[in-house]
Amino acid sequence: MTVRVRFAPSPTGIPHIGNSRTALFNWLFAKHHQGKFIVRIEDTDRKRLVPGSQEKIMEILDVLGLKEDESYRHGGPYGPYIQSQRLHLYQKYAHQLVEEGKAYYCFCSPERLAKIRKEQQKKGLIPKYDRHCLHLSKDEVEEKLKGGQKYVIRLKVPDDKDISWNDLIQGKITINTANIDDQILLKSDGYPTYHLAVVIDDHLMKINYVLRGSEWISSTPKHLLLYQAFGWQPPKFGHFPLILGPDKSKLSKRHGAKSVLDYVDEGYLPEALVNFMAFLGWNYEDNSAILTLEELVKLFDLDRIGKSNPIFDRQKLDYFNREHIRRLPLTELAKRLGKYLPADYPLKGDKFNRLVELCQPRMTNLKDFLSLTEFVYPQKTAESKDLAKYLKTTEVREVVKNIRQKLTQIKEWKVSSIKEVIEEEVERSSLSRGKVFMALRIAVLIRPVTPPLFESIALLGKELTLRRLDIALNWN
RNA sequence: GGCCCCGUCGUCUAGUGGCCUAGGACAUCAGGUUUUCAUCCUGAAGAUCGCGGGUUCGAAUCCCGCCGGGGUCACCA
Repeated sequence: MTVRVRFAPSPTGIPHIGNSRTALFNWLFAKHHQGKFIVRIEDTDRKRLVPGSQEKIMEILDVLGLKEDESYRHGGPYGPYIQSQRLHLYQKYAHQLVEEGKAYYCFCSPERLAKIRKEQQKKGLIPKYDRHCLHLSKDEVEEKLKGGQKYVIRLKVPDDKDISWNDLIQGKITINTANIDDQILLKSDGYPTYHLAVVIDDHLMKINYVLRGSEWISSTPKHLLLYQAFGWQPPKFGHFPLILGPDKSKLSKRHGAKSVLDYVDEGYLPEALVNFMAFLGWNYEDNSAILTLEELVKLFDLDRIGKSNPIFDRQKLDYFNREHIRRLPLTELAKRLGKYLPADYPLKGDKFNRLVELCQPRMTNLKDFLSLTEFVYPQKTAESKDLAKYLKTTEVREVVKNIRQKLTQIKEWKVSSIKEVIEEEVERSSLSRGKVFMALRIAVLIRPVTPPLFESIALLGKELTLRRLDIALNWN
């Protein structure tokens, strides 16, 4: 039987990195088993809908390289893949359960529900619906329905029954129905709740593995109850540990949890994010291993997912970013850098490519390129404190002055001739290479941390180099 | 609070009764190479395996209790 998994986000905002990891794990699991990865939009909460988030969700999948096999935009045999377009199904099944006596109409107002909940909490009881409407007679129900009263449909949950399942990740879990309220399946606006919709859709879409975050564990018995009520074969369930923030609480929007898109904007490579997310909860031998999506597909396995909640660690992300940057082919890196560069970036073509090559081993973040190569902007100048630090002695200035003089005479401005001139002058002086090089670095490349000196000076060009040297020499 | 789950270096983790004087990785620190930085190499520090009881010749690994953390208890997903 082919594996069919789904990623079922609700378009109530841009998913954070934890949600995206769920997508990743589902995708990896599907691909590892040559299965299908389905994306279903769960937009049943009309109040929390955020326009545009649906597109962002898909954009994240695209950025990460998680291609779906079925979705609203891709099509597929079990559509539509947006829940708001499947309303008739949920309504049909909900009413079917009512007819079979497995669910019932409830006419209680939200106010009444809030009131009884408050009272129960005051008494220290578990907040649960008091089943007021379960005891309504058939005639009473008919009458209210005819009168056009708003209603919801609730599942009749057994009073005291152990529901258990073998979780693919957590092991055997048992929860007693005494802890479960009579769930609302169909809301008064005609939309289904998550619980009803997810079960119907997973069944209709032939999903056989449900892999999601462990915040869903306590909802699983409700779903199992529903499968039972419908007489359907439930899928296998697996619940991933949750990613925690640095303060050890669940990653959330409120907590400032960022999305994949945010991290990309900040200079992280999608490859690095994938690698990093994969090792959040999952592991394989050496979990500093630099792996591509293809390699992860081969290696991914539910057995190697832990149960405890990992904490998001930015330093580890940086490590993966650095390693993936170094592994990127030069032309590709140059291309990726494009989106971070301002339109007026001075270097283009071969010179730009050469600069990228020089910076590649020095970047942890794509944005590092900007600070590393600040010297290419003609109008930028060195900071006084740096000039003061590296060009303060007259000996140093003397050597720099001599170098300036000799550089003027160079006919063909290239690395070898620049190198020759500088090394000759260092030789002649009594100063160390380091001292002179740093002075030149500050004077010409304007910052203490730059790509290699000769190469950078060559790329900068004669004119600007001499101009900068003059500025430095005249500084006091 | 009820229910469910978890608890090994700062962090990610290996580990399923003896190979553990608890291994690796990221981060940190020190030394070496290097024109800066980064890389690279070498090394150091860092975990009485949450705590307390058992079981056993022997426990990070099994059992019990406690403590700590997280999740969840909506006409949200």
